Amino acid sequence: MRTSQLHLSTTKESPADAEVISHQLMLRSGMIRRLAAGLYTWMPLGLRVLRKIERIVREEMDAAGASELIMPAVQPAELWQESGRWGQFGPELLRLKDRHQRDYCVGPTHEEVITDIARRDLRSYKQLPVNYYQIQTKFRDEVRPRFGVMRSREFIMKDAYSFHASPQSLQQTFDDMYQAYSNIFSRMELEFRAVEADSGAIGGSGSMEFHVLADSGEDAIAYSTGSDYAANLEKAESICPDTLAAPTQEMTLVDTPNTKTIQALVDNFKMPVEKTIKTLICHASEECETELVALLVRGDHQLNETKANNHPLVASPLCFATEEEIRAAVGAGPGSLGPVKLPMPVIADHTVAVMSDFGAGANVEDKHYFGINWGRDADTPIVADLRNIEAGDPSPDGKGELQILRGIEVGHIFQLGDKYSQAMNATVLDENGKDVVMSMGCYGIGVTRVAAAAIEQNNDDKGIIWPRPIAPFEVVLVPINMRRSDTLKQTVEKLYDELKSAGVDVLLDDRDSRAGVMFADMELIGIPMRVVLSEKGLAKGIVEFKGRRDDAATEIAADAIVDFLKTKLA
RNA sequence: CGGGGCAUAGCGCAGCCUGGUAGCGCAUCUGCUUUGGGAGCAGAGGGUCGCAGGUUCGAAUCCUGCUGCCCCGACCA
Repeated sequence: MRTSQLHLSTTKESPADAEVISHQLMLRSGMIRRLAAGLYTWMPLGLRVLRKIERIVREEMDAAGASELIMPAVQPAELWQESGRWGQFGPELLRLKDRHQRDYCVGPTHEEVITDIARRDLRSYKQLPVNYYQIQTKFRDEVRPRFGVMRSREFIMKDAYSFHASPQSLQQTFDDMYQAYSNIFSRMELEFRAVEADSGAIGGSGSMEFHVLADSGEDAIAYSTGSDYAANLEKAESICPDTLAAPTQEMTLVDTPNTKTIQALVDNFKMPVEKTIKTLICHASEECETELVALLVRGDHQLNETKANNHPLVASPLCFATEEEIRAAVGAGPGSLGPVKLPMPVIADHTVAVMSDFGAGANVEDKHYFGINWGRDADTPIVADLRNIEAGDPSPDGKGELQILRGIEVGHIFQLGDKYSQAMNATVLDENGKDVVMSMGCYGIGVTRVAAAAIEQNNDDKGIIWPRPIAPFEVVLVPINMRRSDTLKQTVEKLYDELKSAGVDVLLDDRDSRAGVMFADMELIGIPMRVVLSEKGLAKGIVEFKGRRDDAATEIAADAIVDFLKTKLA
């Protein structure tokens, strides 16, 4: 490809509304153009990256025994009503009517369609397991699309769905997909981690997310320094090595005016923060006898909302009580709350459950109790894991301690079990001739998001630094003042042809631009390798090679450059 | 959905407070010079100032409504 054919259009300044670096660089390099909120055109340069990502995904999925198909983007409402998700999905599902006023949606995911395929096509356990995948456009009407293609409304996803006659078979395919995903992101030369994820309301026995590591990532992930344990912060289990100590203090009621926060309690009363408790009131689930329920975490800890949400006594989705609701139930407002004589169930983080001689609100305005002890002063609480882990906490597997990294979720593999196959009656005959509901797994990769994540992880002040396997081009030829030298022009054209026939993905910058312009553009769009040719250099029999991350160029004999590049690219 | 902000040339911005010829930089086009890190000079094209009302002799500017977009939060198989 030549730059003259590519319609390269780069800018020095980035649009004001681009916040994150990948979004800025994709716009500046002309990879994408915005059409409306969360809707982007992939320009020729950007599309080349997508195609390379898709190719790697395809090769590894095929190698793992999955087979490709493609399903409609628009789906009939009936299937979603059958699975129950037409009612559940909410405004994120883009719904539309056809000319006959029949309901449809634009697919945000394809469990319903694939389950329909499976129940029609699969008859016998002998046909299982089977794993279908597609690489296709999805639409989710996000509340707040942002960060360019990192979180757009329309995006390209590789989604795979497997069907099984037994849990063992599902586990096997799940493990195969884990390996395939590891291969995919390794081949893309991305620094990534597979982490345990919250499986949420769907249940299921396994859920792993694949994160590309980047400081700008939206997710926090915890990993152990002493083992291969890694989990999304939402899921990462905190353990409590301490045991409950005997009381040493009497409980006293203390006047605490203007002390509504943990920080004020620490500052005004010299109370160690480890002896304080945060009392959070939220709505209770139907299982609970009261309307509200209290969640307790230590003063210096953060409530983990996913863990709280998953607790059986807590309403899902998690909803904090308003100040009015709290005053009506307790008689005091936030800032004066505590577990002593609290008229609702108390769920304490296990760190809280082993605290002694601690301070908390007295459920009376402007008063706290100091020296509280469980059992004696307050009812022994329900104990649960409620808090976010912190760097330095022990790993839940007992090996090493936890550290926290930021990540961008680019893949998710999931054991669905029979949620959809049950609802949609997708069965096969087993070896006894009886109908059995198939088990399902699903496996997604955000193809467009991978491109953005790769940039978040690999960039510098000059622009993008593509990992070679997903770069729009592997090598760029930059001839300097080609118009002024026929020798140079002939040499460059010959080299360009040779590289093309050697299978090198090469770009020839044939614009009649100044050297600085070409250098700056090629660095911005992130081509991993650059070969500069000049009349002066050719007179000495050399060309210059520079890797995108190299500080300086190296001189290479002109007649050796093809072999040199072939070795580099091998 | 709650809070905040923005909307002027393809991009980045000024002008608005205090109403009176719509401007700057980048990009684009032409010519000359230049030519190894985003060239210089000279010239040119490009705008219903987001939309709709209102006030006024006169509105980019003041007022009202709408729309779009961005940020923070909530939300996110």
